[in-house]
Amino acid sequence: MSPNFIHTYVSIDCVVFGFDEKQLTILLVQRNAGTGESKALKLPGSLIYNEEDVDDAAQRVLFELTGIKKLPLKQFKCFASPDRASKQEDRLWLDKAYKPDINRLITVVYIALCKIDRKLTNISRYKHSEWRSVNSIPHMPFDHNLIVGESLGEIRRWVEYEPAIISELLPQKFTISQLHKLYEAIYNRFIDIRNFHKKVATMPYIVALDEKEKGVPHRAARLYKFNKKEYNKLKSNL
Amino acid sequence: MSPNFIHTYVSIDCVVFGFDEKQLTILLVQRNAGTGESKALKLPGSLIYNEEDVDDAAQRVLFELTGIKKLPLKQFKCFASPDRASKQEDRLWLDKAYKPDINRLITVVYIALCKIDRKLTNISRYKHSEWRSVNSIPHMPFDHNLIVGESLGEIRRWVEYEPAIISELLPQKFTISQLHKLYEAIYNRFIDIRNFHKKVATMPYIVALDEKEKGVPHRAARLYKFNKKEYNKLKSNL
DNA sequence: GCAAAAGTGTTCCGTGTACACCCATGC
DNA sequence: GCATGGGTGTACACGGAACACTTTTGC
Repeated sequence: MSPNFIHTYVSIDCVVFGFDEKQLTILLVQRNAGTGESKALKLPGSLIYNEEDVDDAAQRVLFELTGIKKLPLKQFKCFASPDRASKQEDRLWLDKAYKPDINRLITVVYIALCKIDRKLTNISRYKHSEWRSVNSIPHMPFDHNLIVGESLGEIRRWVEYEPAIISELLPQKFTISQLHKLYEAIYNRFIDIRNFHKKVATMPYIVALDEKEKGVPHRAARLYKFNKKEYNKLKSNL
Repeated sequence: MSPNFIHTYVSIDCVVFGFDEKQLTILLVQRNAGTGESKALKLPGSLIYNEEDVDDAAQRVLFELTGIKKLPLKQFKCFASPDRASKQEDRLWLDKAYKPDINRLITVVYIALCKIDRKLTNISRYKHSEWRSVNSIPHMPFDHNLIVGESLGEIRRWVEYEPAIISELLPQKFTISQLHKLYEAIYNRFIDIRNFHKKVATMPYIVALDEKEKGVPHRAARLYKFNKKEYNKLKSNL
């Protein structure tokens, strides 16, 4: 057998999307190598364990990060450029965080969705996590900026063939206005509100409630909820 | 550092699609562990090298298999279930083909396209390769049957957001009828031929030639070709 | 009464779909 | 002349896109 076959660690990284009623956001964590000299934000991630599937590793990372057992998530892509972990600062961090024999790192990226208003109970080794608007992502280690860029295209494709997932970014009860802004944020373009109302009216799985929002300094909007049964019924008819 | 992090080999596997004028086909190879007692067909693949990106590994495998330097290809998904290589027969084969310390295998699957009439010059260690209709895929080792099943959905999505790639499965000059049958094979449903003609007429990148097919025992069909420039022009207008 | 956001209809166009017959050619 | 596949047109339904004003409520 050729000795040249790679024998390596494999990690997963998660791009956790949220929505702050104006913009798409991503949950980033602070690198912590014990000493704390590096405050750079990065994508949450981890090496995977011996007996662990990559999907399970992603769920584990998300649980450690948020305290939520099952977030909706989807494998996106494997990033494996030989030099993705070759920057000096990144190697130093790997040495400290893990051990000094990691010469290369292959990562499988997951896209996950999380309602931004959920109370996150950080169970993990992360000192700090924060939501950042996709328009103000800082410079990050490894190829994490590249990954985030490609993920924005991927979440759009995801919504297209599985529109239901969009409800994972909204509260249980939401207004048309919130849904509208979320669509605009994901597609990154203006959507006419009248046409949008009509479109929502044709979706049997978005159901109006006999309830209005409260405490707003203007006319209160009607609340809606997502109906999973109706959605599945519709989907199975295709 | 936890000793429990996986430290493993990583492979790539390729689902190479072709089209035999009737059905979608996939190029499979024969397992060869030297002794040749196992004749099972499988997806072509390889462990990846130390300094090799996964994309490059896929191109390498395809070159070794077909003699073609650059086939159109696309990363599909990483398969990493802890027991995907745990069947007795698969472990035995791994032992022989590589070495006996592989306890688990993570693979990154690529989808590639290849005109089925290209002369393939098998440069590699594969004894034998053959095109199999997607409707008669044999039982294969590891999770290769699962992978093929999921790939059929993926090639459909690929065609949807990058229609140009469909021409990679046809000869340079092709008839509407061939294109029609290919669409029917990929979407696995009947497509009305008159509507299809109209649709093709609206695609500026499918251009009619002043040429007809020859040697057919019936009215000869007009030939068409794919125009990459027109396609790119159209795409950049979005 | 005014600021702020909610909610509502019509018209037009392009695309998808259903559907059936004549044409050219080789044998 | 007949078998085989090639090539063509119309009518309808539907969904997307453009476009502006009235309503409700809190302050």
